[in-house]
Amino acid sequence: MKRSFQINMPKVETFDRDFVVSQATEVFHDKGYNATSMQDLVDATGLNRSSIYNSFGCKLSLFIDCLEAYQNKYQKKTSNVLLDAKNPANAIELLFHMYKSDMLNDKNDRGCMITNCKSEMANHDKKITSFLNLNQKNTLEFLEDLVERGQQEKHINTNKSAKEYAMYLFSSLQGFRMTGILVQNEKQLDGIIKTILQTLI
Amino acid sequence: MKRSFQINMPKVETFDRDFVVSQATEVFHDKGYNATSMQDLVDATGLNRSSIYNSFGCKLSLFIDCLEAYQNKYQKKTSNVLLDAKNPANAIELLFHMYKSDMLNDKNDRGCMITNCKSEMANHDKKITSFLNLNQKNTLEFLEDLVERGQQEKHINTNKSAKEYAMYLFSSLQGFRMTGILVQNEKQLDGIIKTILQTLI
DNA sequence: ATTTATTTGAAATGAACGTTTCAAAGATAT
DNA sequence: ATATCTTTGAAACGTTCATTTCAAATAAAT
Repeated sequence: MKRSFQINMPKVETFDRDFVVSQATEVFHDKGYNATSMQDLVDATGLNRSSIYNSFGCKLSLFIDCLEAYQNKYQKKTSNVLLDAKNPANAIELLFHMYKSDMLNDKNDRGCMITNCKSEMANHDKKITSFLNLNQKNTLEFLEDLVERGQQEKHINTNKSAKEYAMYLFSSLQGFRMTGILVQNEKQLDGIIKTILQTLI
Repeated sequence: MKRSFQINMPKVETFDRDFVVSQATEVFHDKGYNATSMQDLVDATGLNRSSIYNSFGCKLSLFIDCLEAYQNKYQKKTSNVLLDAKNPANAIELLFHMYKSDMLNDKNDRGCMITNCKSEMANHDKKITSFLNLNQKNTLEFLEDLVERGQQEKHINTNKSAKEYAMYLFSSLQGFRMTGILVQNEKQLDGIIKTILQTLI
């Protein structure tokens, strides 16, 4: 179906957009937003400066693309983890252990990219703050749903509401990810997870 | 008592060093290390560029001075809180509420400066990483001592060792401070604190 | 008052920053 | 092959960066 006012097709993007974003994400995750220079991104992606600006706008909008890619990556990882879970309570446990694995696999863990972004940029940039608020809202809803189903199945107690437990887990998850930056001892991390979860049982 | 080889005394620093550091700390806490420029520090302290370099070395060493000042400030705050505590378990609770107050008093909370520094710089700069490791060690020892005394007084259960609970509280504290950046609802924050602590009782 | 040693202010340093420019290269449809 | 429109590469843009320089101001001891 050709449109009459569209005469010719231009040269098309030759690079793999998702791959470029994933390369940029590595740098941003490792160094943070402000410590990452445009030169770092040129080096990491192999793209030319002008191609980056052409395809991604400015440094900040590329960063937001990377945040979204990082978010999606962990949403997929999470989905896969949920498939292996015996029940919602077990799903929450597996979730913590998934993060633990990532922490231990990176020799120099840099924590959660989204948590780092919150620490670095929340309440400073409007778009970033919106992203973070939406991410928080979605995470809380996801956890609340999980807790609620766990309570229905009697694997999680009803001492507190699903909403309250979701907020507690959200906070605990951030603390766990922060702690993992300097604590690389698996037994200690396991201990934290167990203690976090024992209040739900 | 004059020393024979010390002939004359030089002009002395005219500014209040602690005040300058506290002004610089405000900026570093608000913007983070990388987003803070030397010009920001000149503006905030009222000192001349060369005076800053003369008295504090480079940007990084001034930052470390600020981290230490921030640490000391909270150590003093903590000591005062401990005086009001009925028992060690209550002391831990008051500690969380102290952080909650700080979070709610800052309209745009920027979290814990030390946690932010970990997020931004851990495993990148050697001196910073040393500072963070020492801060972690001291915090863990402090919490462990508190938990141990709470257990002796039967206000905290002995399901887990004081060391394990200390690590759990350390992790929870960081998560709580991160959460407070975007959650400014006091009831929700109170809920998190209660849930964190109920596992110890 | 003079000497001594330091702080101070203003300007300058060179490097790095994010972003723009623009001619050349290239891919598609005619 | 030609026309069309985008991507690409290299260079340059003006700004801002952390840091240095150095003469002038200053305070204490002689």
